[in-house]
Amino acid sequence: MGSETADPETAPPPGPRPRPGGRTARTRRQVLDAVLAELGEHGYDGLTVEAVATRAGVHRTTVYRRWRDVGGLLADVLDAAGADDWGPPDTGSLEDDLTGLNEEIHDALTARPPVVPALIAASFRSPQAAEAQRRLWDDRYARCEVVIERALARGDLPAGTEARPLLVAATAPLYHQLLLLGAAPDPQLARRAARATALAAAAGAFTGQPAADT
Amino acid sequence: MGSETADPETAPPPGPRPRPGGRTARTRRQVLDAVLAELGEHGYDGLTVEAVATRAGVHRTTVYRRWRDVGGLLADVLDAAGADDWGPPDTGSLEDDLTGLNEEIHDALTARPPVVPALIAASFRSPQAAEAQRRLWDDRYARCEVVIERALARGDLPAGTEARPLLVAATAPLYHQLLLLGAAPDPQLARRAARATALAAAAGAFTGQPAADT
DNA sequence: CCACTAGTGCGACAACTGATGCATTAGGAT
DNA sequence: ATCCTAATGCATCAGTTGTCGCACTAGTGG
Repeated sequence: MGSETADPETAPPPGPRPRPGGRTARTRRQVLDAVLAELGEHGYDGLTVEAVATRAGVHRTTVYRRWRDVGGLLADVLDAAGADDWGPPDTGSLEDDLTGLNEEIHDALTARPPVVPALIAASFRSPQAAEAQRRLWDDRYARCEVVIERALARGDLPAGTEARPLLVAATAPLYHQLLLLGAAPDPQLARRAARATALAAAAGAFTGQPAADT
Repeated sequence: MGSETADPETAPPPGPRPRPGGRTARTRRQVLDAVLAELGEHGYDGLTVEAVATRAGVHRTTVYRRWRDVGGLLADVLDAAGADDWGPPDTGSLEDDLTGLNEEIHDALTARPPVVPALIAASFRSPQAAEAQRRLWDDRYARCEVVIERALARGDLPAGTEARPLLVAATAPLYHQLLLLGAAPDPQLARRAARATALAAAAGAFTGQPAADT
């Protein structure tokens, strides 16, 4: 895995690459930028290989050969998006950390042009892109686990509280409301979901061993 | 609205229908059944008008004329799916009601063939289908509000608790885990989400006026 | 500077999608 | 029973999508 992630800037994603020349990297950059631009303008439906190639200034054949289809393009974009140094907020309070996290999600899902929703929606069209999307989310949630660890260290959460279910419970309403239910942007949504989850967590809702309710 | 929803059995969905003859209704039934079957077999991608028409035993042109495109087909299927007498469980306990509701969602999202996930995913491809999906969910959540009303009447929830945010918080983790994150079916998921939400609700997390926490 | 070859551009081609005009069938009314 | 017409079947056609063979450009190493 060491030499695999050597340089995120010049590493071509698919297949063997015996020649990481300057042109290859340049072409990739142009194509991936074109994908994001097309996604923002025409949405999930309008993402055609033809338009991407034209905007990128390359030939259709090149795109088909290197990425095979639209799913390959999206998977590459998603993998590139995950290669950053993002980290969750650190405010000293679980509810505030979750609120900040949710506000980022809220902004991403309601930004114009709607690139993120288009990316998520388009991922349904390709198993390959869906896999990449899943990897990205899994990585993001893993980075967020430190938020729960800090809260545990402060004694704000009962011992045995599991990070993943808590994080999913806190963030899921954002995706559900804005992505699936098509609700209008709501500035209070982020805090409400964060507060509800923090309350439930403090009450022991996310401990592996339930507090015996029968 | 009265004559609009006269008979869900023989009512053709799109446009004017000066002749609700037996053949028209029969064709619609065959086509809608074919859509569900194709959706289950080939998923969101494999849903072509060609295959639907062939399976339904009608000509492609007929499908194109009456439903225009795949989005129209899905919208009609979704509208037909909402015309039932479904209601939420009534167990006498908020947590158990929510758990039962979540178990239905869990089963729907993990059933084989995966018709419901395919239907939701495919709705991203068409604004018309997305609108129909949104209507269906809105109707379902409206029917579920009685669960919160009963809990309020029992005194299990603080006054001012809002039904919609509570229901969304309870059900969103199911959709998020099973649909977006692609997690494996988990029998405990339904109850865990229901319990967390019930705990948060009892603590006043879903009242319009927050309980003053600063 | 020169040879080698991965990567790209280019054109043509097959397959598929969706649209249109006309003939035929079948439901509804006199 | 018979006519009227909405709904369907049928053949055809234009536009688009994805593939293939060939020639050329541009990194890479000598």
